[in-house]
Amino acid sequence: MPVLEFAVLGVLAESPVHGYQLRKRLSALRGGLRTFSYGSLYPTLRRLQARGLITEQQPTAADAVTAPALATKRARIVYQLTTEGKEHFAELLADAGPNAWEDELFDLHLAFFGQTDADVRLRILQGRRRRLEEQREGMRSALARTRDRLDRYTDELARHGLEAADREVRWLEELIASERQAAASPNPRRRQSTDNHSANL
Amino acid sequence: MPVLEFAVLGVLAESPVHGYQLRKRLSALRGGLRTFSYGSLYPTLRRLQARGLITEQQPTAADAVTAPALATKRARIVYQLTTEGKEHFAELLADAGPNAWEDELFDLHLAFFGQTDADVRLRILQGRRRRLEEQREGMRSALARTRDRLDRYTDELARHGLEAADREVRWLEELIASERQAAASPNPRRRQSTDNHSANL
DNA sequence: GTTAGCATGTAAGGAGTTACATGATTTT
DNA sequence: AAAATCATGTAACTCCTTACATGCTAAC
Repeated sequence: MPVLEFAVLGVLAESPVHGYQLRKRLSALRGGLRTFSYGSLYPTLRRLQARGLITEQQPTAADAVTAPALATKRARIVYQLTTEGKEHFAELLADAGPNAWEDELFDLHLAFFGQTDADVRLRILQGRRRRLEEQREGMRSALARTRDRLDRYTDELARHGLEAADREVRWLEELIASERQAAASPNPRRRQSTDNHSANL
Repeated sequence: MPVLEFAVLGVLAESPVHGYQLRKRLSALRGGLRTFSYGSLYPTLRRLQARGLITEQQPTAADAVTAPALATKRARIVYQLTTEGKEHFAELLADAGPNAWEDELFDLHLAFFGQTDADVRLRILQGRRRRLEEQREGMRSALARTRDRLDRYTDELARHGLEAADREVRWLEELIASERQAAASPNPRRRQSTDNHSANL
């Protein structure tokens, strides 16, 4: 449920990083503007570690050779997923439940689509579309009710919201179409399970 | 700062309502889908009352005549703004600070534009535009960087986000243009200041 | 007579932010 | 030598949700 945990696991699934670095990756994931604070990031890392989903990467002897200058730097704690962490993340990825198509989480799920099964991808896209369609209908009928439209501004807001929802639905439909096409194509996508983290994008 | 308080005051500024009714109005304000829970609504009403910004409306003798059937109903607590409440809300409306153009609050401010001064309206719209432009630039450069573009999906997300931001900027520009036009037009809008709470909507 | 909607509330908790505190490293 | 950026953390707090609890009224 917590967005941050999911996001952290997702970033670590790509490569091990330390907290400070992690924050930048996270803000990049979320469009570059919205960031998580350290006040939530570091406690989250601790929590994940306590749960055994991530571990601190011990600097190996090889590091001293490849990056000797870094040896003197302040100990940067690089975290990586444990096997359990990978399993847990895979479960989170596979969960195409209703929260997967809520605003915050949908964007994240999409960002991790490269690591997500094709069928799950499709279900999330469809769920999101349905959600948007409902929202769109609500706005449409609100605009249709000539009463209770207070002023120009509320009207404009609804109009713009409606158009934005419309556009997103169309965008989703394109994505869904290309998913279906890919499913029918010769590319035999390997199923991604716990012991198989192929990164052929 | 709390979205809910601002929203409640804004709804009550239009007409007195009771909690249950309030919740519906609030969800209508926010596009019909997102609602506030009673678990936050009722405590907020209590808090506002404790601060002297709202009061419980006592049922008058006139009510018994106009709506006698309601007399037997469970006591619905109708709240209304006090003079202090109106003043406070007017201050909130007049504050065109940075939080006024953050997502959540901007929509609300727009919904209350009918009760907002023309110059404040303009500044909020411009602030929002600037914010959107920054966000847009961030996405644009993220898309331009051929490295660190992980896969098709992150790309698509950024593309769609960029287009949405673009559209919103254009929409804002239309609103700003029509504000400027209205400012130059013959309609002499009355200034709404602290000591002047005209309620002619 | 039982489901659905109206109406009000409380207690506990979740997910994050702000503000603070510290210190190393790099750049100017 | 100062300022910016890197790097890690804690304590207190904010705003809101979930889950629970109660009871009335209308419709089926």
